[in-house]
Amino acid sequence: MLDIQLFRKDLAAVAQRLATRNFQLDTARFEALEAERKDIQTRTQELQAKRNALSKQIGAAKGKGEDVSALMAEVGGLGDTLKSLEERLDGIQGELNELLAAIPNLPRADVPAGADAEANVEVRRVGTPRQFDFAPKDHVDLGEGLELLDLATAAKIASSRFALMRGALARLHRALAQFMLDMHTQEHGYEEVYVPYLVNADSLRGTGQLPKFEEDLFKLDNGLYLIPTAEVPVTNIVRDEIIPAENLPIRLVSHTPCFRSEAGSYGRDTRGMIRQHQFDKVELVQLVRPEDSNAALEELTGHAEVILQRLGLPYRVMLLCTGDMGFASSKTYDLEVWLPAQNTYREISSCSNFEAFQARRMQARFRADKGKPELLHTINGSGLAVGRTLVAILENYQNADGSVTIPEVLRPYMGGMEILSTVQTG
RNA sequence: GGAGAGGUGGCUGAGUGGUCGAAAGCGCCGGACUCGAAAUCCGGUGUACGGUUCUCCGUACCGUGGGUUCGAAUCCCACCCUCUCCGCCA
Repeated sequence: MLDIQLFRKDLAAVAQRLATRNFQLDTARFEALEAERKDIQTRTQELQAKRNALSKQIGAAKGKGEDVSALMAEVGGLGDTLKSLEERLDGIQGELNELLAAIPNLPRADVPAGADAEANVEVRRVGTPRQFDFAPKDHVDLGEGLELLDLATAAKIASSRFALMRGALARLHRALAQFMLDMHTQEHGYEEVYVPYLVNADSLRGTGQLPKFEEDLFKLDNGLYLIPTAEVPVTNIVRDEIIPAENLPIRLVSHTPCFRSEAGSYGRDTRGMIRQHQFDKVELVQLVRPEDSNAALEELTGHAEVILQRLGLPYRVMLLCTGDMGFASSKTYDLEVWLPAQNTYREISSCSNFEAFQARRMQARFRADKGKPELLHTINGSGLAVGRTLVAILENYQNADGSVTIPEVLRPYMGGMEILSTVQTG
């Protein structure tokens, strides 16, 4: 949510900045609502003040045993007017909030303008894609060839877009998550947190998934939702809290499953594990002072990159343009890993600075000694998406015979295993 | 799932219809005392919104949402949460 003062101060400028991210602000509607709000709020408060004063007089008069019928008559007429005014005020403020809650964040000044992913800017490229002297297979052929990946059975158990992994592949998946957690907790200074995988609507509203993106979520019949990312439960830890400034920054990491309905993406990435209803992710979250958030985004992105570097996976860093950023973000870097079978880079992490956008929705604040509470800034990023990292390892580390070499750094987590092959025992 | 108790300011905790945004204590801030500190004493110390403007004024907020009333922290209804005991269970 953006600060409403921004809209009051310079509506045209805000609308213009929002337009760069393909959002058309209905300025006429805002102005009308705001004018009505001001008028009704003023009148309501005046009447309330009058009623309060008269009621106090009644109390005082009764205490002295005086006759209060005149006062009662005077205040009696206020009731209905006041009630209808209060209802209208509630209605208008509700409308304003709804309008505000559906407006995306403003892009930072250093975000390139552009309508879609075509305008994203490559910031750097790390590692060189391996040259194969055979035709590289994709992760489905590799996993199924090794009899360690079974998408058909997953579809039988649940539906399409779920995976079943067995033996050494299931272990490799677990090893990846462990490796990532160990890196972030031991080398990057994050505290590991274990969080609920179901969250309420207030939490989703806080991080920006609601009210606009309900169709992407799985909702349970008790009103809770499956988390689409650990960002939701982890960031909401500070919802409605005032953090002492000396406790900032707070760096948290959590490994969770993520659930996405993938509504509206039926034709995309239908093959394999790239786009699933359920996938694991290690998520990095930072809660920082406003003046630190820009540097924190760079730092956090670097922490995610280290995972790719240690795994020896080629990748590039993309700075998303205004039109391609997520709803709540003011600046986003995507990390894209090289997938040989697709002969392209694919998103494996998204790191964003939300500035005060989520904090304002969550009322997540900090207090510098003696000062007023102030909204903090939130940053998060995948460090990394585990399923897609597994895909990248299978494809980048495959051998001509269909086996897959296990990256060095993961071997300690695999009981020393060096290769996934059909002759290997899981 | 059953029975009971309870949700009040940073914390503890009083308050069962009328100057209650809320006693008291603790904590914190400022001052006095002191060479300094402790103790003691005095004063201050919530959040948001609106108006006015750097000074105030108003409104709302005592788990949440409704209701009764001229007036609700206080009465009524619904819901949420916490605690204790029992049952069940990883």
